[in-house]
Amino acid sequence: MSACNSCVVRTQAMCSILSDREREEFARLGRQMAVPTGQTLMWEGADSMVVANVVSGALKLSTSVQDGREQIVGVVYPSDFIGRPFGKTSPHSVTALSDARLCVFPRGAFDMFARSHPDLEHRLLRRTLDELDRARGWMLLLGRASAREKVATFIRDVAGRLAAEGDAPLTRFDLPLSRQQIADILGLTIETVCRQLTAMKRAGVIDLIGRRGVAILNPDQLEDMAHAA
Amino acid sequence: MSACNSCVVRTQAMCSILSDREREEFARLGRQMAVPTGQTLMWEGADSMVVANVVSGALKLSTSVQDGREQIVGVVYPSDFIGRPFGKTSPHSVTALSDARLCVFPRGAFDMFARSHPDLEHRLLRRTLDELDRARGWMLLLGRASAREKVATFIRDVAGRLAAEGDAPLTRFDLPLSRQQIADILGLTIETVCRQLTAMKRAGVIDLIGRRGVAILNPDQLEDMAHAA
DNA sequence: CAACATCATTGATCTAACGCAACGGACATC
DNA sequence: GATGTCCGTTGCGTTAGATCAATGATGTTG
Repeated sequence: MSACNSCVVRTQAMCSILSDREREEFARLGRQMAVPTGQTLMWEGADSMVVANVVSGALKLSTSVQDGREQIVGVVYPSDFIGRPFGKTSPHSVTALSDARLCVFPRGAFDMFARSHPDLEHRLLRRTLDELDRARGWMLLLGRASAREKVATFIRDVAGRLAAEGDAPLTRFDLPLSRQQIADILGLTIETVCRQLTAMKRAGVIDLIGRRGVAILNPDQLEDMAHAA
Repeated sequence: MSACNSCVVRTQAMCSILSDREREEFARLGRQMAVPTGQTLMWEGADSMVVANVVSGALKLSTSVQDGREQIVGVVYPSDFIGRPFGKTSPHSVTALSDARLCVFPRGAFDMFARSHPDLEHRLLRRTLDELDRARGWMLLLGRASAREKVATFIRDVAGRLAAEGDAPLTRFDLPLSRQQIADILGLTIETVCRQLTAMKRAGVIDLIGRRGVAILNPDQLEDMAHAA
């Protein structure tokens, strides 16, 4: 396997302060890895051997209960990190939602490199703080929102996230997730997700095109639905 | 107001690597502040002017929807930080659950000090990563657990958290929260929390002593309840 | 200690979401 | 283009938890 150059490109935002020499050193630590859709590369509770940087694709972080109920606790996109720096065990499973490419670092080496590069750690800290805010916002949704609010919020958020950085939310796009996965994110059943989506379609707020396609017909009404039942 | 010495004691774990001179400098940045039970010192969406370190007491982090529904997204204890370093606005409200003492830093000064002390930032990063893991564990509870599981898990966790570091969970203790606050943490109504508690009492798993007191009579059964309906 | 306020408990009803089952369309394989 | 599989959709009965309302404790104030 070759040193992880595309990761360094991806991670550029992370280490733009590093010197060329250091960046090269960082790149040599990592190894490219392809992860096909559906493959799980970390299990909850397992020792976390690696830290990885997402180069392309999307992956879900999830935890589950014995009987199969699953909750997706996060979704990571290119340039995000997965794994648990400085930690013993990884508290959730990581599974590819689409074919993904990663840049994988042995955890020990990554930890040491980070420790000796304060700027890298600073950027990691900022990202982690952002991620924590996002997780807590999500908790409001899980704990207190109706099914309608959950689904509306989800559609709105995806529209925003799929748009180019700083752009207006998309009005027509493909959902990156299956109905079941949406249900696992929102803490609902697949049937409830379906019913809410078709109800929103009947109300003229959105249109559903095929399995994955969504068009937002009335953004204001969608916004309303995201806030009140 | 005097420089924040007790904060430096509290924060010792955070900056044990700092020199005496630096520690003194850090202490001078902060100011002691008493926060009585129920007082809110940050509102969601408001500009985050300060970062603070909890010296004593407990505070809740919460977000809410227009109509009054509230979700507690975190509880902070002594030595934890509140506020949003490096951020513009604070995404949730912070309210004292009990009389609390804080050490408050102007955000700008704190950010600068942190930036120039990598060890401090490293420790902040580790804490934030821990907090993120905790938040995500909580999400599983909110999204996929039954009322019974939620309440049982809550009791078990409090018993663990109130025990001295590294000690066995307590079997008899006072809940630090009212029924309503427990409901806001678990995404339930106050009535449901009550009913689950009395059901657990009738089942001989716990005993309820007065408003706040709890005795765990059968830890194994409690553990079972925390996992399956 | 009486009066009040607050918090906790319990009962009775209602409803949003669940669970099950049937059906239908999309896509892959031969 | 027939066959099978997977995924999404819809209908219908059930249920966990919400909601409404009344009653009981506990603690506080004058």
